[in-house]
Amino acid sequence: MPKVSDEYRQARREEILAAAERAFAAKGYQRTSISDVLAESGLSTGAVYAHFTGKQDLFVAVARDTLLRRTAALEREAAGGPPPSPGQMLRILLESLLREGGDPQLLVQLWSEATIEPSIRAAVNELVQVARTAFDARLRRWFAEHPEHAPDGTDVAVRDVVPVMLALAQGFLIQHAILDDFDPDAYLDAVAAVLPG
Amino acid sequence: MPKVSDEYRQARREEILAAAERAFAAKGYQRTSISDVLAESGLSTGAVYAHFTGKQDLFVAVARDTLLRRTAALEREAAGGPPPSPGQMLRILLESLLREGGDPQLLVQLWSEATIEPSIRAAVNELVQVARTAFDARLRRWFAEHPEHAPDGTDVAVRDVVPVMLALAQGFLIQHAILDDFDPDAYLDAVAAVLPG
DNA sequence: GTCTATAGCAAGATAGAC
DNA sequence: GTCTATCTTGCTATAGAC
Repeated sequence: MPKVSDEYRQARREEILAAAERAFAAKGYQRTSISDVLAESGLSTGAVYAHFTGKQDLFVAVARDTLLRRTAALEREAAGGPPPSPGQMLRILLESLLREGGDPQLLVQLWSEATIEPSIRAAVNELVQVARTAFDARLRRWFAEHPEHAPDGTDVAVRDVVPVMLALAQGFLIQHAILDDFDPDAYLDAVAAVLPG
Repeated sequence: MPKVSDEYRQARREEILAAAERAFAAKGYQRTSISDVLAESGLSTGAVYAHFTGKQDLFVAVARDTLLRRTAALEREAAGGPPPSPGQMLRILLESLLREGGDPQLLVQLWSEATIEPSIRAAVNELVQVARTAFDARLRRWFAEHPEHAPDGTDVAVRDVVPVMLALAQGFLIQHAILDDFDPDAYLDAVAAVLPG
């Protein structure tokens, strides 16, 4: 028997998440204090701690939210028409991440936290699984239409190309976040040149 | 006019760095306190602060040390004989990083810090530049011997493949550090299959 | 150069009123 | 559920003796 309506709870929760995302994006997870999130949201400790168990919980929720939204968008975006090639898929994903997704820096910071904190590691593993599944279906269709790129069968081809695509996405985000002379378009072109298709 | 010999200073400096590397590898940079480094080294605050300006300085020094040692090892390892293909170079680099280099987790954490802290970002940019130069010479030789993989000339081929190799190295380290089901050998095989050669 | 002791601060989280 | 006030803890960095 909830004291307030679930709709209200949910709305407040997302209000806090949006503020937290802005705060984390501005200063990075580690150096963002709870106070920063409070200032950004206009709320108080009581309000936040009623919805989240702490700062870490907040971070995982922000990351999950962002990535699930991105994955869903990818699925919509490539719903009709012929399946995109691996290189095209990466371009679609990364360009939409930059355009609408959260700050790429936050993902890099998420991976870093995942190396340390088991609960964040578990969440990242779960999210990677979701992304893989989204890729999988489309890649399978593409390789079926281009068997010349899958000499050992689509199963093997998909299994091999997924980690590489994941790495190329991760590398893009890191280089974009860190390197002074990074050129996104040149990177995507180079990637399209090495990937099949 | 140094009060003590430069040899002594240098030795003590490296002693502290080694302890710091162990401490950072054990708990991660952010949650390692100066006290942890002190405990690991058996020294005191005074000793450490006489050689480093603070925790961040220590971290950059550890990272620089490790990466420069790795790059130098790569140059030695591939000194004689024919230039390795891009896929082989990555395999040599990553296997030696795992075997002798510091914890892969530390590199992921370094990238994360670089997204936030300008001085660390500058250091990472500098280190990437060193790694690029090391790759560059060897790639140039390899493409010269395999012009069929460089239709637009070696300059273009090298410029395109370097960011991709960097990304594949970064992706390897992240996935190795985070994913429960990561398979290093399968990854390296898949990478060799997509890269030229 | 190195030690011990401690200053001084910031942050995450809680308690109790409303 | 939310607010204000505060508790508690842990940390980096410095001061001063040797």
